[in-house]
Amino acid sequence: METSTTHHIVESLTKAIVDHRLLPGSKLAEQKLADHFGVSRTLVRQALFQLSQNRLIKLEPARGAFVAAPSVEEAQQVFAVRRMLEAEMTRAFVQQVTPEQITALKEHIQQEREAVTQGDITGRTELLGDFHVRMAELMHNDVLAQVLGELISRCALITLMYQSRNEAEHSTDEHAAIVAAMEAKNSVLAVQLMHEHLLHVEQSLTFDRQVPTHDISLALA
Amino acid sequence: METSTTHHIVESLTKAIVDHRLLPGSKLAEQKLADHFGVSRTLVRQALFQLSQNRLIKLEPARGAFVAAPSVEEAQQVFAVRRMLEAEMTRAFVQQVTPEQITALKEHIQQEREAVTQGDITGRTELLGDFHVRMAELMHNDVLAQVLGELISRCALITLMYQSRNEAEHSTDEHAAIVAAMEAKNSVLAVQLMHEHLLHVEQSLTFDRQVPTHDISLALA
DNA sequence: GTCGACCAAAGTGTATACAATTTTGCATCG
DNA sequence: CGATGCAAAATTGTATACACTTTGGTCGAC
Repeated sequence: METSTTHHIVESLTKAIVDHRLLPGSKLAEQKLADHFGVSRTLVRQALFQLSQNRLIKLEPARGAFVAAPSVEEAQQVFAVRRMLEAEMTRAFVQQVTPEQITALKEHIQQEREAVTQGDITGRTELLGDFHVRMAELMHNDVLAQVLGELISRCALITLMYQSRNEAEHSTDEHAAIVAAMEAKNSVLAVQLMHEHLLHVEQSLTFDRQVPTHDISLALA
Repeated sequence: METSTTHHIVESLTKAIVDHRLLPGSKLAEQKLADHFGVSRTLVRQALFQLSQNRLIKLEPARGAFVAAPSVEEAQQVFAVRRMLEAEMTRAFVQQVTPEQITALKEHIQQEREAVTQGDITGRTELLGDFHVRMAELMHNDVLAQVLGELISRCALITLMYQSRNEAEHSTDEHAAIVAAMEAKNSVLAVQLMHEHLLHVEQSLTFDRQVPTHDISLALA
């Protein structure tokens, strides 16, 4: 089971949604997607189901698939969870930190800077999120990495929608500060910086820019 | 999309796996399941895919679906994540605790005790896990509740495999102690108790009883 | 007697056909 | 003119058919 064709469809749709080529609320008709990818509806349905598990789309019984529009409340809940989880992750990280791990994180931050300066919006968003996942991986806790990855991708939509270049640069600087604190084995400071960092990212989201929606009841409220 | 028939199949298989009527490594052939449930392979495949996302089964390309055998390492990683997450959750809980929440948790613990005394093994395992999810729900953080639920169900297999009645009673007592500390708004104590509680549960798992496996490479290691 | 190639059986992967439901357009009625 | 009901079109839900891969075994060569 589990082929690479469906995976390709998932990747393709994910990118389209995250790049805002597909707006929240848009309908994803099975036959149209099947025609586009040159496959049968069977594989499209598998892909849609997978995307629904990732919360990128919403499946309504007998009505079809629609690009998800995560609410601000949901994003706030996700960030509350991330603060809980990552504060403790940072603490645990310092306890077992090695020079190699610090080097790896510094290299990652360098990549972030490049993406920011080059104006690569989707790239930078991905990298900014991956920094946190990278920490989990360096701790050799795959489960943690996966849970974090899901949390982050879960609001990729909102993050992308709201994050400006300034905020991106700010995030990178904060990442660097966290790594510096961890390198100095100052776990209290590192935890505090991580906590504040996540608060800042959330803050930047709740400055409500208008989000285009196809949800009628929401649009007229 | 998303029917209730597949949901029924998922529930049925989940129960069978969790009740150990299906042992880890067992093959789940699509046609046999289809015949048993009186549906086509289409619905069975949907259900199997969903179960694979829940980590209850493992899908091997072109080979089929097999009941998962989560490794002890994976269980340990899950518990490491839970300790991180739930320590902070407990702290946050105390900060906004209400009498109603305490009452709700106490009622839940009462249910746990009943299941334990009645020897309802699957029921008690479910309730012991739900205690933690209930806390998240009472905080009105659905995302947290869901993430926790996934973490807990992820190792439902192992937990069930290893948890004895004594350990179950112990868990219930610890739940009660945690609630008492939270009721007293002693967040430091509550966090500490929660942390130790999760360590105890993990400890009880790593006292390796022999787990029957169909995985050859593991069996011969 | 053992190893390897080949064939048959079984099972998964994908496509297509059919059934059920929802949506849409139109006609009819108030 | 707007509301209601009905029927056709479109779309999703389920079953079946067919292709491809894996598996297990037999036969023959060495």
